[in-house]
Amino acid sequence: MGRPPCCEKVGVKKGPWTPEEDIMLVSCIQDHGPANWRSVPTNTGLLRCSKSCRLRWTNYLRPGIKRGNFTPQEEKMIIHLQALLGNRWAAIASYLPQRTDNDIKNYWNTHLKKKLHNNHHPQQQEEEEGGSPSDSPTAASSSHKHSKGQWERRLQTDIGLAKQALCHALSLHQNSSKPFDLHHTKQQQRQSSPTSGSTSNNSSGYASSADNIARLLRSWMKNPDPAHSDTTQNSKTNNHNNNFDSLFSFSSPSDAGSQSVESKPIPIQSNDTTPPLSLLEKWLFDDTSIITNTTTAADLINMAPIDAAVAASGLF
DNA sequence: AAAGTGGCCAACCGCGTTATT
DNA sequence: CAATAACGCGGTTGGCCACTT
Repeated sequence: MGRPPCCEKVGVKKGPWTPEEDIMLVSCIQDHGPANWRSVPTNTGLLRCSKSCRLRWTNYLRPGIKRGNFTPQEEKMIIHLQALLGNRWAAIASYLPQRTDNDIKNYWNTHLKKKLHNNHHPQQQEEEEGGSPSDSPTAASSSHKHSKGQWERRLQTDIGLAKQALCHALSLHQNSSKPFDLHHTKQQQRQSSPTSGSTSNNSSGYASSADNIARLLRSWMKNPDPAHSDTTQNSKTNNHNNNFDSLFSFSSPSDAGSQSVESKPIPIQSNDTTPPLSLLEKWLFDDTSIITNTTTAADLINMAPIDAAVAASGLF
């Protein structure tokens, strides 16, 4: 009955990924695409469960991921969207295609919460800390929580995501066909952040996953000793600069936007096209636009995905 | 210079939903 | 239709690193 197990539970490795494992995973995904995670451990020989592989890919290795410092615009978007959607990080991440939900979640927990603490009075601070995730809205959403149930809010956003997916599907007629993946859909919506490509100067040194992998490969080729191969360490300390830039067709950081897995169906963004500000973005970037009533919030929820889709359609 | 402390983030865990047999 | 596992998401944690004392 049912499906066969994805992987043996015994002998599964946990903990930080090594560059070798990253390379094996990327190589596998290049060959088979980011689908059917169940088969990934088998195909790669990795002693990781499929779940771990998927997580590693979506949060770290996937092309188009921007790492490092968040821009003020991104901050504002996160703050506004969190107020609107609650801790639905995946939904929030859909508006920041270059950021992973995990990244946004971490940034919220480590930076933005504190920032808001400093700006809010004590009552709100307590609410933010004490409330459960899904019903811990900030002032904006709490103001209309009685008139608009959480389930309804969620439904509305899910409908929005469905619309985005539809938009993506329709856009495939004009694009090369790709296996559908929500993250890819997200990427294609608005792949031209004003700051994309510029974050390579940041402290983390990660502008994109192509860059990530190139760095991993460089450091690994220089020092294949597993004892030195902890990814976390490398990601923060390695700045080697030899000529091992493009194994697996990954290009150098400078052209990461045009990049990456050449032969495989991984959507690539164009870094030099900047879509016009959507209505949503205008609202998000406008500090003075606070949701004051149910109608406004509902309108925004209804408008946003369509608006985002319209903005996204300009990219295809 | 060493020890202590807190911040940050990658990865894991658990749960709800979806897909497959 | 039921059982089971995969998938996806949000919450939590462990460990590294930087800063402070």
